[in-house]
Amino acid sequence: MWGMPKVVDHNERRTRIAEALLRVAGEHGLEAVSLRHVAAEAGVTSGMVQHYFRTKDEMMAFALEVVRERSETRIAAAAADLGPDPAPRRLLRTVVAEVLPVDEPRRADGRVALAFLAYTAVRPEAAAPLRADTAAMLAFVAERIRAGGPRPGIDPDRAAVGLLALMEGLGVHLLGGHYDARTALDALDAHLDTIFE
Amino acid sequence: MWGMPKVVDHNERRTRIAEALLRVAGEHGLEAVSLRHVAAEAGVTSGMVQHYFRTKDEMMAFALEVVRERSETRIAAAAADLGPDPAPRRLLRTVVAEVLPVDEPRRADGRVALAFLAYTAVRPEAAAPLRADTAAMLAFVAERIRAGGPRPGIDPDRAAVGLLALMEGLGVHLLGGHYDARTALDALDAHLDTIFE
DNA sequence: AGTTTTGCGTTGCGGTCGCAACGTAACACG
DNA sequence: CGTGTTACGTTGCGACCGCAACGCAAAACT
Repeated sequence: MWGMPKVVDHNERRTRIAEALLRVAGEHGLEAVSLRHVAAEAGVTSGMVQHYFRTKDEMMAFALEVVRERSETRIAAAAADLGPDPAPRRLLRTVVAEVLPVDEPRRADGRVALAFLAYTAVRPEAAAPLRADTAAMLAFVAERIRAGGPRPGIDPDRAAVGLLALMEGLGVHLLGGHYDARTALDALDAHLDTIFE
Repeated sequence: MWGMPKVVDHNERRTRIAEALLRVAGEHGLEAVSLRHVAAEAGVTSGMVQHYFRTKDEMMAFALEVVRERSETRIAAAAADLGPDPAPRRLLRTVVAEVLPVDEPRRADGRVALAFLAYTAVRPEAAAPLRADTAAMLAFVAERIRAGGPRPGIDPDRAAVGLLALMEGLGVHLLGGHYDARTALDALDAHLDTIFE
C-alpha cells in the first residue's frame, strides 16, 4: 500500500466511520443513521464521509461487514480463552453465552444486529453475507456436537439448527427485556442438557 | 359515497390506516413509513391520516397494537382448528408452526414483527405491550407443557422459555433465508421430542 | 519545480419529512 | 335556521435528507 499522495490508511478511516455508524444505530436505530449524523458522531465533516463512501448504501454494507467481523473476533477470543481443545459442550456454552446481550456493551451490539436483521429482511441483496455466516456457524456447531458425544438419537445437524435458533431467540427476548440473563442462561443449559449427556 | 360525514367508526378508520402502514413496513421496512406514504397506500390524503393520529408515534403505537391483536387472533384460530382439548404437544407444535414465516403472507408478517422488534429495542417506552404478550405466552406454554406429561427432569417454565426462544430464532433465520421451512420444522419437532416423551 | 493525485471541506440543490394552520362541507342539535 | 362539532382536504413552513459539484491544500511523482 505505497506510493499514494497522502499517507492515509483508507480502510482504517472507513472502519472508524463505520464504528460511529454502529454507535448511532445502537442508540437510536438504523433510521437515525444519516451521513451528517454519522459524521458528527465520528467527529468529522459529512464531506469526508462522502469521500470514503460514495453512497450511503455502500456505507451501510461496510458497516454490516464490520459488525460481522467484530462478532467473529469476539467469538474467537472467547473460544481461545478456554485454552486448547476444550470440551465441546463447554465450548458451545461459552460461545453462545458470550454473544447473548447480558450487559450494556453486548446489548448495544445486539440492538445493532437486530436493526441490521430487519434491514436485510427488506433488502435481500444485502443478506448474502449473513447467510454465509450462519452457514459457517451451523457447520461449526454441528461438528462440535458430533465431537462431543451427543445423546443417542440426536442428529448433530438438526441440533445445530436448534441451538443457533435458541441463541437468536434468547438474544431477542433478552433485548426486549422479556426476562433476565439468568433465565436465559438456565434455558441454554437446559437445552445443552438435551444434546449432551 | 352514502352519507357519513359525521357518523364514522373512528376505530375502524384507524385500523384501516394502520393496516396500510403494516403493508408498507412489510415491503420496505419501517423507515419507509411516512405519513404521506401510508396515506397513499391507504388511498387517503395525508391530512386524513393526521386527523386520526395526532402524531406519527401515536400511529406507530396503534399499528403495533394491531400487529399484536392480529397474531393473537391467528394463533387462537389455529388452536381452535384442533378441536376441543387437543393433546398439549400437538397444540404447541401447531401454534408454533402457524407463526413461522413459511409462506409469503406469513413472511410479510414476520418482516413487520422483526421491524417492530428493532423499533422497540431502541424505544423502551413502546416495548411494554410486547413484554406483556411474551409473559402471557410463556405462562400458557408452561402450563401446556405441564399438562402434557413432560419427560422427567424437565422444568416446564424453563422449557417454555426455550421453546419460545427457539420459535423466535427459527423465525428470524427463516426470514433471512438461512435454511428452508422443512429444516426449521424438523428442528422444532426434535426440540419437542426433548420435552415430551 | 511543476504537475498530478489524493484528502477533505463547503455549498447548495431537489426532494421528503413531520406537523401546524387554515379552509370547507356535512351533519347534530338547539 | 343558526350554531357548534366533526371529518376531512390543502397549503406551506422549517428541518433534514442524500448527493453532486466545486475548491483547495498537501503529498507524491517526474
